[in-house]
Amino acid sequence: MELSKNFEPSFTESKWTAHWKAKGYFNSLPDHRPPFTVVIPPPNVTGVLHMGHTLNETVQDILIRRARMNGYNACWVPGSDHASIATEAKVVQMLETEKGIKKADLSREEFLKLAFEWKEKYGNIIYHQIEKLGCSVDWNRVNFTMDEHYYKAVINVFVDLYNKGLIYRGARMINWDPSAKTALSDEEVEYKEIQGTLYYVKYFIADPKSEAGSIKYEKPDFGSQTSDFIVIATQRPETIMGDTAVCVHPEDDRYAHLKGKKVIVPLVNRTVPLIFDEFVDKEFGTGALKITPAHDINDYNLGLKHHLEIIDTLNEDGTLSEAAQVFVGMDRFEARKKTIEKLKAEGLLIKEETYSTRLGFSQRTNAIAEPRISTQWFVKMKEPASKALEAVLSGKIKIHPEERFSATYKYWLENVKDWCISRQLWWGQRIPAWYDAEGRFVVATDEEKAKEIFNTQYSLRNVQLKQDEDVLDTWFSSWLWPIEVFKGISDPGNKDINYYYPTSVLVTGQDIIFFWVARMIMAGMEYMQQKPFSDVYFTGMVRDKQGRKMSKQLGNSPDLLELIDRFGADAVRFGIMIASPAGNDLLFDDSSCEQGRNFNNKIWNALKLVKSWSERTTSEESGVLNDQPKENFATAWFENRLNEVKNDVEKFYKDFRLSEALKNIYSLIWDDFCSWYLEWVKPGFKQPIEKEVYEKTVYFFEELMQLLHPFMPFVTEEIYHQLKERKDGDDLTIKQIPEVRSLKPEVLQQGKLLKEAITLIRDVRNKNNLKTKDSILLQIETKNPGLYKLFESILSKQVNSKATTYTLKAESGSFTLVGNKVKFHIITNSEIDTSTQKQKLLKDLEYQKGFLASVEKKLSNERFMQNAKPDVVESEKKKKTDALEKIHLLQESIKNL
RNA sequence: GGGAGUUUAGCUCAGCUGGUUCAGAGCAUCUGCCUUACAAGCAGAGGGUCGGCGGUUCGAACCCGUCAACUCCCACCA
Repeated sequence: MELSKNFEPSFTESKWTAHWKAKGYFNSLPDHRPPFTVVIPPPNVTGVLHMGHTLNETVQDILIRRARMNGYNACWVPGSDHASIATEAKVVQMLETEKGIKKADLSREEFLKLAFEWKEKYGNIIYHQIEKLGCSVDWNRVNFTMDEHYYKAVINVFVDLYNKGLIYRGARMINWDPSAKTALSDEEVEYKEIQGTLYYVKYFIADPKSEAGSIKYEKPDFGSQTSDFIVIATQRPETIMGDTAVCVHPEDDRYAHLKGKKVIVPLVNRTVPLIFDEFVDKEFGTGALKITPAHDINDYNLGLKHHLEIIDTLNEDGTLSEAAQVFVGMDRFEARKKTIEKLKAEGLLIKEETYSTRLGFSQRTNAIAEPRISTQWFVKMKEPASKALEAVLSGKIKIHPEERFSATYKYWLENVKDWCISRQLWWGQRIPAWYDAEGRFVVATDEEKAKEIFNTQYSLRNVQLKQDEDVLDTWFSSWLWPIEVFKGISDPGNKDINYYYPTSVLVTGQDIIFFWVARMIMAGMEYMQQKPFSDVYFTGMVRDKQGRKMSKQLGNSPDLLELIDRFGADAVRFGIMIASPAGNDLLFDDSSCEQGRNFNNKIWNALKLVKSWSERTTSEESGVLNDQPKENFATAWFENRLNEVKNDVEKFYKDFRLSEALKNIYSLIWDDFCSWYLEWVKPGFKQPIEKEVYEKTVYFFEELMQLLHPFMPFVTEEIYHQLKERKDGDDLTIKQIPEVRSLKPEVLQQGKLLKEAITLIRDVRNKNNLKTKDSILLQIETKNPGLYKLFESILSKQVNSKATTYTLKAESGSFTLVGNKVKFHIITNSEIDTSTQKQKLLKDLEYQKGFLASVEKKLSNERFMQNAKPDVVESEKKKKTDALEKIHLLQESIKNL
């Protein structure tokens, strides 16, 4: 069959995807081989793959495929995350826009039914994309974090941790969305710079005589005020009614005289203490800060520290509560206006000042987030954190690149706060806590068990119970991912978990090091008494070529399927890998995919060339090529080059330097194989090729494809099959990589010399505008007949010379190129302009002399000789002799010009 | 405010234990080629005080200090 002009990816891709699938190559079951396990960081079930995913999945696929070809039982588990908040928000939005249904009008069950329908409809998009990208995942092992067994596992873990005393229920300040009336996770709050106003308000100092009694707001203390006052600056005057202290810096001289005094909160005339804390910035505002523990996170923390009362003056919907005493029921922003008016009227507002500040907005509703105290569920983190820290610090888990993220990891774990795991949502694992009418609760896996516990604890039979309305944080399910995808929690000690756990490597973005990575390590240590993975490889963030984050809003995130359509999956994989140093952000640009496509095409054309030889191989007996050396230099050289690169690539894999590995393979194929080797062995027009050389060439091609396969699986598999008829089941994707043979450095050395010679000869031809038809006589001068034979056939072809002779003496008028142990003389009919050549050689000579001088300087330096390591001195000595040799050769070349 | 990272050619980045074959690659640019696999190609060329300054060293892109610019993470100053 005639091969197409260029490589056509789309047909090839679907063909091999189907073939690999039919053969079940990527399905894994425990066996005698060592496992190599990767669990995919589960993408959001209703999402689509963006370039960040593309990078992560490609990296994982490369590692998995390489392991599979290296004798491991490779298992890559795919799956998706229910992503409670993100998905629920999407579903809510979809229901409103598409069906006109509001969440508030639905029961929990109705909503969940619709959400699952949505998941069924859109949940497969992401799997389709993973497959299009060529990811060799085991589709028999798909996991979803709300699968039945998974759900059960999450609930079991919750109950278990509760029983161990690691989960508790308590009040904490969280970000509240007054518009959606739900708690927000910190990730859902976006901070924006806005222009705000700072109001300066007078707080009078209370007369000590009247300060008796409590400061409880139920009994406002209208104690007399002194004429002395303190001015505070606030941007939220409407929270004044919730003030329970005023705070200044302990070393602030301006307020030192007020130690032990109390102040009177305006509008409500409550007497509150003046406290001292280093938290306050003396320079900001007036250096005096009003403390509203119910409505500001810092104030809350200060409140805890100084045992202040908490007065919540806001309702769920952002209106003022009864506790505010004034403006009750009024919206918070309306109340702010009124407060300012009233303060003005009472002469308490001293000045207003505009300034810029950062405010938190709800991602979902764009409402200004309200810090609010509410009752939530928490996991105690101190103990799990120390185990997780130890796993990394002791080196049981290695983080790549290097230990760069160890510092942040360490810092976070050492300063870890308890983990708020409850969310006021429906989409997710519902918290298994059961309440009776009196608000007493127990934690149990199901209602039956909860009743039993009520029975034994409170001697209550058949008590009416109500389950907690909240669901668990998404991360509370995904932290079990490496365990529960093998059912390690729902079915402990099963064959899979024993075989596959701990997994080999986790590939993920550095942005979720705390949310996910650290917590998986905690869960692993807690439930498997073992790390969940041996290596963590952090990929950087994918940005556009202007360095901007890729986002939907900017529209600068390319559509993966469209990219694949345009360039082919291999090219996209190439494009994203070629410019992605581990851990650093990468600026993604289509042009690198283009480079990948060109690479595909280059390989394809090399195939066309090699295949065109298949019909004209000559056996040795035919005698046509009998005068050629038995040991073909080109094949010997390439074999060595191949093995050299294979060694390098192996090292790069070990260090997770995948883009380096790819670059080396790219250059090996493009430069060494196509530009040099194939040209060397290429037979003349319509000439036959020695059978042995042809077979070696096919073999090299195969090995190259094997080396490249993990990066570009489709084109390589296709070439592998195009090169030769293969038996059923002989597929590249499962072919084992052979051992690297030992290297012969002298062959590589000679190849280098040969390349140098060819380059210079080409140079001469170009500079002299010698056309192909111009004849060039090449003489090779060497005392080594073997060396002559090695070079003769290749060089004669390269320079297209009429004749070559084996001579020991240069003819006059020739251009001479001097190599190590060999000289090349070029003779043409026409005059050769050697000036540029001479310049080049002179420049080289100068360089070599300078180099020699520096080496000699080093060698004559006593301190260098004393301090430098012996092998460094040795190498310097060798450099000296080499340089001397080179200078000698150069001088000889120049002399002849 | 705390922490981390980055700074090398026009652009994106390599450069692993300091040692002039280490100042590199790819892309882009320019020049010449439709040479019998490939113009998505081939053969060449130009382009950099390795962010600034100071130090250590026989020797610094590499180590130390300092300054500057940019990026990210954490905290979220009323």
